Amino acid sequence: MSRVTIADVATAAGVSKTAVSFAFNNPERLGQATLERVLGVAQDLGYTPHPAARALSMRRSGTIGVLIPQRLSTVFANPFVSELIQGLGEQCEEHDLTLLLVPPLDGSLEGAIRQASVDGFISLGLSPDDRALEVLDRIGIPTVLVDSESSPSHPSINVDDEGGAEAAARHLLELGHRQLAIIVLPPARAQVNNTPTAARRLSGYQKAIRAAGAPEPYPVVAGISVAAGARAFESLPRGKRRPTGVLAMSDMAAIGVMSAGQAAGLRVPEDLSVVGFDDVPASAWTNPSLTTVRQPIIDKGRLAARLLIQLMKGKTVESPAPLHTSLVVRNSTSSPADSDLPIRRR
Amino acid sequence: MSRVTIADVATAAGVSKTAVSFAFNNPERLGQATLERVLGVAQDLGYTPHPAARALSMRRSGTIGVLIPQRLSTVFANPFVSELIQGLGEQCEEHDLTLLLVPPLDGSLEGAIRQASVDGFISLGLSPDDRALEVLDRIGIPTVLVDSESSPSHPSINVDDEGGAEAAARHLLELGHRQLAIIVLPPARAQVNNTPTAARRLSGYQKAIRAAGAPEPYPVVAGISVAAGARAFESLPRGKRRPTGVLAMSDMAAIGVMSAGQAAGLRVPEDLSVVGFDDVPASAWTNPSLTTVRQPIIDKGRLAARLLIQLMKGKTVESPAPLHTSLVVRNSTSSPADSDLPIRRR
DNA sequence: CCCAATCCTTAAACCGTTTTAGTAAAACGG
DNA sequence: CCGTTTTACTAAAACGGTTTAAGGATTGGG
Repeated sequence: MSRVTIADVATAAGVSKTAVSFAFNNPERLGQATLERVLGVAQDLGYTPHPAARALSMRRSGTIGVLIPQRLSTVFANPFVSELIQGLGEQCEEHDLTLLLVPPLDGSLEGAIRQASVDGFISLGLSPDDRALEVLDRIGIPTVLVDSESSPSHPSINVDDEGGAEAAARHLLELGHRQLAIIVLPPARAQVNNTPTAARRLSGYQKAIRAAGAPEPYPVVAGISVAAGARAFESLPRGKRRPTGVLAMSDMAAIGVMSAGQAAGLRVPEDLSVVGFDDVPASAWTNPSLTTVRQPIIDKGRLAARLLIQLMKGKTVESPAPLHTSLVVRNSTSSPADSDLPIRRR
Repeated sequence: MSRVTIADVATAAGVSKTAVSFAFNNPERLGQATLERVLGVAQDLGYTPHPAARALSMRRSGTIGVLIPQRLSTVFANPFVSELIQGLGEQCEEHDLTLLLVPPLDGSLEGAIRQASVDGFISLGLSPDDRALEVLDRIGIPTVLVDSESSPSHPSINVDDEGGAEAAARHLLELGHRQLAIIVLPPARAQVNNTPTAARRLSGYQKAIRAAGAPEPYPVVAGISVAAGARAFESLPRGKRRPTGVLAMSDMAAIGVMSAGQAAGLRVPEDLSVVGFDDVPASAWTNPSLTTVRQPIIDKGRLAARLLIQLMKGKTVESPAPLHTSLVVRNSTSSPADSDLPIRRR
């Protein structure tokens, strides 16, 4: 009743286990006749090599792990991950690899890492002092960092967050906005400090705002979801200090702000301009369509996988230069209605 | 330089391998003093059990596989999967399981199945005669079918596709539409026949259309992506036989039809009404927002994982009744402009 | 002082593969 | 006819853990 093993096949075919193994992995080392017999018997018995046994023996599992810093249910609510997986997946399929999603188990990412039988890891948004990275180092498993900080020990892949954010802020300022709010990404794991990504975007926003001599922006922390964005809108200042423009660090939050704003009777963009970040596909279909900072998410995934695969082959790889970001101007931004600048509605 | 094994720890701590194993898995079987010493040494050496070895020995890997019938890059372009994973993930995290994505490798899902070291599988949208299912049976691994057909050998989870589709079609017909087009889902794998899901939805549409005595609808096959939906719009009949309403089997395709239609100068819904299927979150934000058939995707994932976990515990489980679907009426549907019914724009 | 019970600890078997280091027989060259 | 290759196959040793069955102290009771 239990699983058919290589020994069963060997006995049935009247050969050694080695021969059976060769039949599958080294067919040229067997005689024509035996090869066919063994394969035939294996087929009849429905033999399938035990993956774990194979992984143990070959020291490779054919799987790469994606280290996810938060719960799957929150992370996969953001299309960002879907897109990243599209990029990763393309490379995986090309190299016969499968993809293991590794979220924190029991709150512990470290524990999850240990449990995972993978040949390499892609980590998402870990800050460089995260204890999970120590574990990875200790195990000595190839790792590529995505949306982290460049690290001496692992190649890391980033986009020009600061430049993109700066362009976004400058866009609003040039439209005549002065009073801005910033929707800040929450820390990736229950830690005090921001993710490196959030820090870089924040710095880009601030750089542009200072250069323009505009007042300090109002910061709100909000999760990467439409609902969180909507809540963020509620906590924006009212009255005189009401921001006319919102810089969101994610498209999902931006969409939340837009719809909450519209539900509260504001016109977007006339009364409230909103800029997102990421340019997930959905931002092109929203009402109004979302002005946002585009980052090449699929490319990012593809590149990350490609580097990891190099690493797994034993090659050494350098961190590539940050990928390019660009502002995509759509219909969620315009000059503020009360601005003295001409209203340039697109 | 190589990995720290249990034997290294044992030697360093002056105990047997067994003692080290007990220290982690059966601490109560060790004396206070040795326990602490062993754990200390393990910590210092940075010992981490080899997952594959563990999996081989314990006959469980702590992973469940998601069988994906198509390339990751196409499947993850559809938010449907993201949502399903949110449901699956919730249960996985609760039971300390990780999630392995298993797409076809080298075009072969069967091969990928063999390679995957998992304790159970969740299969998506396989038709019941798919050869992959044979492999699963042969290996004798617990399996739950999602969006398939109910099978004697595996529990399967479905929603009331037919009822939902019927409601969608009836909605358009009641608004006064006569000439309808149907965007049919493509077959999941390179096979001739439709997926069971597509078949059930089609049957629902047709049932309503026949009941209303409307003319045969015009069918177009299109992939589950916005681009595919847009292409589908292009291939719709023009002139007299132009459909005034489109029934799409996925929200993504529906969104594609809408935007292609708008780009071609049609007003949605006045000139063209569109109904989607799934009710992915994005369909609430589109312009206009999308009327669609809601299915509880997250619940579906949660339920599938729950059943699989039962199955893995050795319990026997029955296929639950199809989950409920309901029509969500938003702004992409109205009476056709040239209808003799009053235009009831919502 | 002996026997049994209790507590720790361990040697050895096992999980199911791959791989190394052969061996026996056949083929070959001179 | 005799080494030397080549061919076809195999026994045994990894791989790195867990688990079973048993062994050796230590303790307590009689």
